[in-house]
Amino acid sequence: MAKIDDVAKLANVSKGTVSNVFSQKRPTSNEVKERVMSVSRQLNYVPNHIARSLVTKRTMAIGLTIPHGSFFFSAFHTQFINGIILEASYYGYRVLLDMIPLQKVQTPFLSSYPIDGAVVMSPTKDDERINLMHSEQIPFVTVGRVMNSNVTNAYNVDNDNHTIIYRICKYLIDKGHQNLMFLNANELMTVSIDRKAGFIKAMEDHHLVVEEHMIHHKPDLSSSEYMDYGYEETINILGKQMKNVTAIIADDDRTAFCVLNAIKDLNLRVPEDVSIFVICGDLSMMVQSNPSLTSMDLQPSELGAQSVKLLMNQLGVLQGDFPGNVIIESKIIERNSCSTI
Amino acid sequence: MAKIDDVAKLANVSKGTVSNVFSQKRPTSNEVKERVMSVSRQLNYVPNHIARSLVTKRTMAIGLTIPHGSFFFSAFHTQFINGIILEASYYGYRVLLDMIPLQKVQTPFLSSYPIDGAVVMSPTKDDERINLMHSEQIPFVTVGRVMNSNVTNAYNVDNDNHTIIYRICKYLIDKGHQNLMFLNANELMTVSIDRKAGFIKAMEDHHLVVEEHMIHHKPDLSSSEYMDYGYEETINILGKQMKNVTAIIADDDRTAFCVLNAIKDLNLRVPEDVSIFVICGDLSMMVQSNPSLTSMDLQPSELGAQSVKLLMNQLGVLQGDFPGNVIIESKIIERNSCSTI
DNA sequence: TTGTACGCGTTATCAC
DNA sequence: GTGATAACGCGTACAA
Repeated sequence: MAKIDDVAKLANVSKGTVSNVFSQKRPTSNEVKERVMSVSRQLNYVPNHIARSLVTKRTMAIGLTIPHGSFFFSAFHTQFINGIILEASYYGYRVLLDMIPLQKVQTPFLSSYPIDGAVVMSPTKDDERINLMHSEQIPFVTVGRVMNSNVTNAYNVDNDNHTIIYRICKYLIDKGHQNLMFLNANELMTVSIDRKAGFIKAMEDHHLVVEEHMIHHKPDLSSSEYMDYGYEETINILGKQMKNVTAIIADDDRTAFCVLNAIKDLNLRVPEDVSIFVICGDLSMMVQSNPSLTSMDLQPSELGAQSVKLLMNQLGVLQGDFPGNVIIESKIIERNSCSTI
Repeated sequence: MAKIDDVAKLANVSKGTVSNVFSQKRPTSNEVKERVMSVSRQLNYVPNHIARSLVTKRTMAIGLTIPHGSFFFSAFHTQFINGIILEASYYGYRVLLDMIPLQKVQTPFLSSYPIDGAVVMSPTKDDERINLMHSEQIPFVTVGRVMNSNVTNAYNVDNDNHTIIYRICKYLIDKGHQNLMFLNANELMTVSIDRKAGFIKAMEDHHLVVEEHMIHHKPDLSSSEYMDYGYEETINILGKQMKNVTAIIADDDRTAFCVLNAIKDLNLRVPEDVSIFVICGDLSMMVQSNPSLTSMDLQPSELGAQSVKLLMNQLGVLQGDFPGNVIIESKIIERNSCSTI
């Protein structure tokens, strides 16, 4: 591999000049520029990323911290990641997939982290990954609200989860539904905490009693029930005639499909017998479903893009005065899975 | 940030000794080891990853080369990536998401590649990304067959696509279907080339004529029709009564859902009127579908894991004599979407 | 505008 | 088993 010295020698210039030609941090004459580039091509030279990082103290990579374990991306995550990559590459940054255990952080790091910053997905209450980022002084942005006692002023991008679930409930209640079942996200996630609160508030405001069968939480990623979440719950609750649930709010597309399947097995129809509302559904998939599913567009791609913007701002790559908390708009997209009673 | 010199000085040892304690490449006395670790904790020292890379010439990261553009992960990709990450982390490697344009490679790189090797997804015929890897001397493994004239002896992991489609056709033909429609992957992908050949061979062996309406190719990722692939095709072909298609082979789960939707709009039933067979479906999703879909298990997770193993072998991390081409087993999983005529 | 000496933090290679 | 020193390849002051 050709080094900068080789190019400098052959092009009859100094190392510094070659460096300037590539980094473009200082102007160089066109003549010299041409000569250097020509020699570089000839020698197959490209600046060494590692050596450059050593002195610039930038790796030009950000970490995408995803839940550890046999993780599963729903369509929501997919589009979210898409947004991250596109935005990061816009600033010349690469994305490093990073799996830090969610529960207990491993023993001390063997070496420093080769990233300039990180986007932390699905934060939990007292998330140890966030504590880690904090103590390691790694700039980070979370997607979802931070609930770590010792970490304050963390940058984050989020939907307004409290309002989201409130609006969904209102939407259904306005259609005459009084007995809702909410298939919430995993209990540890901060989003699920906010959504639960929003659900309860909506019930109270409409003078409805929150019963035990109304709120469920997605099992742990490692659980065998994870993939089926929504099926058993639907069978159990709707199977018992005394619990007259008429509408189900599903956390994501996978959950929604499981619910659909359970409803079919119970010989019920959507939306005639039961209505379904999906929160984080892949929009195109919702249309292809049968019936098409009414859902809340959370703009996952935008969520990803904005989180990168905030991170770039912290890294000094993107100038400007940015707010610490960005709320991404969401809106209800009506399709054919919710009926009026 | 504490440096190795600081630790060495405070622990009354040399830089080299501190290095040895951390890298464990040479034995050190327990007494010294304790002292060094104690001081390191005190100073909050961790070895600098970049500086280490500069001399070891290893970044401990591999690239995952995914198609560029507004890409979309199907469930297949998701599980594939899962396999990659899990296996890579086993060897202490991280995964860098890498989006190199599929069609035309950008102008010369601004700097060298900060990865030790790469896994290239979805290779196309004369894939420029592969030419790039080849010319840049980056060790790589493709997932799918390589069809680049100048690149020979490339390591790759794959399913036996020719046989896969042959077996699917035979399975359907044995059930009495004579008029199949095959919704193939994108025309550029080498997998689609192999599968097309397998389809034609199966038809010939069973003395069936391959008609134009039988083989379709997924539109480009950038196309607006990408997300709907399967819908229009089904409407068009099954809508015309003269084309008496009785079974459809769908490339992936998304395509299958679009087909299901079209069939519903045509007031036909699965599997009574039309049978559906899915190739790369997320297994758990196939079960939740209605009806559950008969599919081919391609073991995407295993595909990912094996590709990393092959890469690690090239990198010298994993010892042993590995074959250049690994074929991952696949098997038909019967569910309720294919009927006997 | 261009050339030079030095620093970045670590590992490898010798001596001891 | 441990200590000193030379790379590793590039960026950046500072001098010319």
